[in-house]
Parts: sequence; structure tokens; C-alpha cells
Amino acid sequence: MGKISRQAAASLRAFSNLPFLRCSAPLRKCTRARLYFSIIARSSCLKSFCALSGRSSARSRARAQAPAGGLAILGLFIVPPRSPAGHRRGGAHSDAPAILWRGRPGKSRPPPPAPVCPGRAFALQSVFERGETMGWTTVKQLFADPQRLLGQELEVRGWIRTQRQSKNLAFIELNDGSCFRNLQVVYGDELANFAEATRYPLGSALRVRGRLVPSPAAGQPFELKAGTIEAVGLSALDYPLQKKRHSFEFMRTIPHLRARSNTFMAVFRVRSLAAFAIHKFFQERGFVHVHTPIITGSDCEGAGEMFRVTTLDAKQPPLDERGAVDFRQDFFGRETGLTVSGQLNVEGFCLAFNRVYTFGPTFRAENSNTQRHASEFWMIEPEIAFADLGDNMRLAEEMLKFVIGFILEEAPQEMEFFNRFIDPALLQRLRLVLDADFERLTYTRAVELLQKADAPFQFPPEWGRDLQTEHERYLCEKVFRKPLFVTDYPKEIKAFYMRLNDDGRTVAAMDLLVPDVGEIIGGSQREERHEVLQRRIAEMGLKPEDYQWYLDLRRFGGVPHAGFGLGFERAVMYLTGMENIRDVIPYPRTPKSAEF
RNA sequence: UCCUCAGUAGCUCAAUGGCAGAGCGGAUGGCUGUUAACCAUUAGGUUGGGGGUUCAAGUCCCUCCUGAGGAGCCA
Repeated sequence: MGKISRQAAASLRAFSNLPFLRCSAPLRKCTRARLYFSIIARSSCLKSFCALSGRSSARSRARAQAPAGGLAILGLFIVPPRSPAGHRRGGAHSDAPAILWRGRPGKSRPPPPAPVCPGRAFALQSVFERGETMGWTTVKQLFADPQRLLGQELEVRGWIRTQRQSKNLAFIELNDGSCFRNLQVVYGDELANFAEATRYPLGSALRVRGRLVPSPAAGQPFELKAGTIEAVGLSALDYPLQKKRHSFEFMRTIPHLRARSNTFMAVFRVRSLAAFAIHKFFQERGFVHVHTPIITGSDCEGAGEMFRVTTLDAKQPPLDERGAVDFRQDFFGRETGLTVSGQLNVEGFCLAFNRVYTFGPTFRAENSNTQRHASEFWMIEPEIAFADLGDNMRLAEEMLKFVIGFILEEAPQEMEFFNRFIDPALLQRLRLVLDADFERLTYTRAVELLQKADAPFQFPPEWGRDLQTEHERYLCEKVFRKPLFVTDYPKEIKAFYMRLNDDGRTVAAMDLLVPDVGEIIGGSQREERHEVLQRRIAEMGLKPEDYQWYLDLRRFGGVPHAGFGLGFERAVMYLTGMENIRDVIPYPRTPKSAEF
């Protein structure tokens, strides 16, 4: 969903810019799903919004076989602009929508009426068919099938990564964002604007028409011999990215531009693919995605400091009888903040859908200044019913392996790049993880191992104290050298909702540690016994009235259930070898830093 | 929040308390196949802010700001 610009809608090519283009890959793969697609236009330029929804049922799956081209759109509705008076008048509107039907083999349908705008409709279908642009060729397409395109006249659009020139010959490395690789554009002084073009600064946006030819020099298999080069948007001379390696620290000062560099283009494409892989993993296994609230009154047992959400006047807040800030007068009538976890909320849905997960932003107002902490990050929290800690760990392991496998498959160039320039052991390590079983170790055993270890720890390991980072690193990086689950921690150092083990002094918790990144997952089996949970709430000094609804879940058909939280950015760090969380978040928010 | 280190040209970094420099980038010119092209010329500075010591401070001291690394908290 998203807005369509006036300019974009004005041409057929507009549709290549639509956000739902992102859906093209999954659409192609779910060729048997029945999809319903609609565009609602409020004005003549399709400015308002569009919506995409997918539906499937056993019956429709049985009969809706998409054509070979991979087209998954079965019905396309284009609704003409409504009169201003027609707005917000619920139900069916008087303008009958024009309906185009296409690609429904073996099923008789009413003959299609004349389309409102045949050009638009056609463009839409084509976009979905090819998942690509209209009117020009992407660099991705060139590398996918150079043999077919060699010798052809074509057009590319992108930005200058670097440019080199001699007296009457020049080269441009053009990147159009469609893939990691650049296209080399070569042009000579027969070009009308040769001299001018050689002075286009780095970062300029170009439209280049020319012929795709084999490259006579090493370094690239083919290149575009330009016939015309048109500057769509010239870059100013103070474009900060140069033809050299920049420090990550400097790149953090220009987050709006850094995606135009190799490293960050690779990072953020992998981030996108990893997010998709996680949804794919869960959706294919029958998990229901739950959008837990972002504004909440619950602090989830103190998982972290909350950012306050308020409309009260910060300078002169209303006070209650005791002189404290009177949140009864605040917007929600109580003290609220940004979520630190959706776990408690999603547990309710778990006891309805059985398998659920959240995937959304999380906010922690901790003053944490490390490579692995951000104030705003994304978290995945699956929750499974009729399940114990062992099921939970199997799920975590399977999920992580799935995501690794998916990324290795879908982003080979990016991964090759990381392996070469960021972390030379990356690919080997990830491939090893795919084949290896994750290690499992109880906290008690971990402490024993650490106490016997021949390593100079600053903090001597002791049962009952939480493991220090140095302990975790030692176990994960020195002893096992692969992902490691540490389970069954002392109840005193873990949250109230974790299930009390039979020994009465540990809880069914698990942390997954991975080399170099540290804790990437924290989870547990939840306490499903009402009395035990009540007792734990009291023991931890929490207010029972705050957790009434949560206790309810144990009264109304409660079952053993378990879940975990995966820090999405930490997973991306692990996948890419990037060492700082600020470099895997598009616009990172950390203490004292929320610019852009 | 605590500990450590750093802040000098657009970027990366030099400069024993004694004339503020280099490479890259920019501009200009040269070069017919470049790959972070190459060659020449050239412009570019309130040394993070404030205060102090000194004949003299980029350098020493105090303080604040910002960044990085580590710790804690966690994902």
C-alpha cells in the first residue's frame, strides 16, 4: 500500500514504481492462490491509494490454476473517480466498476467490457507478469539473460557510481538498484554531449539508450555502448560519496545516501530478503501473523525502559492530589509507552490460533551504547501452543537455518561481497551452521564448564549470577564455535512468566548465543499453571491487578506454550558479518542520535 | 550510566610545546579500452566548543559536546 505520485501515474511506466511491486516475487511463486487486486482512484491520476489482498481457499486453489507466465491476478478492478459527494457514502457506489478478467482457464466468465483505461490495465498486468519495469531494462535483467539481449538497442536508468574518461572515450559505472552489480556504460566523442557527460558528477541520475555489446576488456562480460545519455537529475559537486572506501562512521552521518554504496546496498537488500524469509518460514508452517500494539500500557515485566507516549504538556503537566503527574488526564487516561515486547499480547492469540508470530518495531529507552543495541529495532516473537521448551528450541533452530539458506540462495552476490570485504569467514561459517546441530547446554552445566575453564575471567562464574558477556563469548566462540542454546536459568534472574522447573529453582528459559554477535534469541516455556503464575507475580513484587487478563489465559483453556524473541537486526548482523547494529538499520536510533 | 580512546581540509590520516602537511576527492588541462584509471597544475583550514598554563598550544590542564570500543541492561 502506498501513495502514487501524480507524475508516476501519468504514464504507463508508473506501475513499476508502485510499492506493491515488492510483492511480485511471492506472487509468482504462489501461482495457485486466488488473488484479488483492486485500485481505487479518488482522482483522475490514481493518487489516492491502492490495496492488495490475497485470499485462498481449498476450492479456489483447486480451480484457479494460473497461466504459465506466472500471472497470478485473476480479477482486476478499476474504479473510476467518484464524485466528491460520493465520498464516504458506505456500501456500493453508483459508478459500476469496470471489470477486466484475464487468465482464468477452464472457467467461463462474462465477456470483459471495454476497459476504462486499457493502457493502465495492460501495464499493470505486464508489471506483474514480468515483475519488472516497462519501457526500460534493468541491470538485473541484463545479467539474468545477457545472451538474449546482446546486440539489442535498449534503455537503462540509474545513478552514476563512478566515471572514468580519456580524451574521446569514457566509462560510467551505472547502478539502478535492481541488483548488486553495476552496468558499464561506454561512450565516445561521437556522442553529441560527450564533453558535458564526462563532467556529470558521481551520484547523478541518467537515462541511457544504447546497444548491449560484449566487453572487449576484462572486468565485465558485456557493456552498454551508449547512443544517447540524458541527465535526469544531476548531482551537486559536493556529493559526499567518493570513488574510495569510506569509514562506516562517516557513512552513519549520511544515512540517506549510504544505500548507494556497495556495502549498504548489500546490507539493506539482505535485510529485506531476511524479513521476507521470516514471513515465508512462518506462513508456510501455518503461523498467523499478529500485529500487537505499538502503544501500550504494559511494560512486559520490565523488559526494558519505555518511551513515554503522552499528549500532556511537558512543561506544566496536570497534577493529582498527591502532586504526581495525573495521567488520568492524559490521552489514553493512563500512563502509556511504546512497546518493548509484544509477547504477552500475542500469547492470547496463541491460545486461539495455536501458532502465531509478531514481527514489528520495538522500542527501548535504555541508555545502551554498544554495537548490538538500538533504541528502535525490530523483533520477531513466535509463540506456539501445546509446546515445551524443546519444541521452542527446535523452532528457533529451524527458523534460523531457513533464513540462512534463503539468503545464501537469493543474495549470492551480496553474500560473496560480504565474504570478501566484511568478514572472510562468513560463508564458511553460515554453511557450517546449516549442517550442524545447534549446541544445547543447561545453565548449571555452563557454569561448571566455565569454572573449570582455563581462561582469565574478570568475573568468576558463579551459580545464581547471570552469565557475563565474556562467559557467553567463551562458550560460544572458544568451546563450541557454533550457535549455542543455554537453558534452565535460575528463576531469580529471569522473568516471572517463565515456567518453573521441577527442581523449584530454575525456569524453562533459553538463550541462543551465536559467535561474534552474542545473544540473538531469548525465549522460554511459559508458566501455564494459574497458581504458580500468581505466586511468581507476587514473588517478583509485581502488581497482580496489572496481569489479570494475562492470568485469565490460564483460566480459560490454558495449555503449555512457549515462544521466543529474535532480534531482527542481530540476525541481519549475523547473516552479513556487519559488526555494528547501526549499520544494518536504515536510519538507526540510538541514545543521543535520532537525526534524519 | 560507568571505563578507555578519539575529534586537524569534503574523506582517510600526519605534524618532539616552535612556519598546519600528504594521499584521495574537487576545479583546470592532457591522454583511444578504463576497472578506486593514469599524468600535470590548482583551490581548499576559526585544528569539535568554551576556559586556562606558556614568550609560544593542534600538542599540556579543566570543562562541555560528539563519535568509537568495552562493561552493564538486553534482542
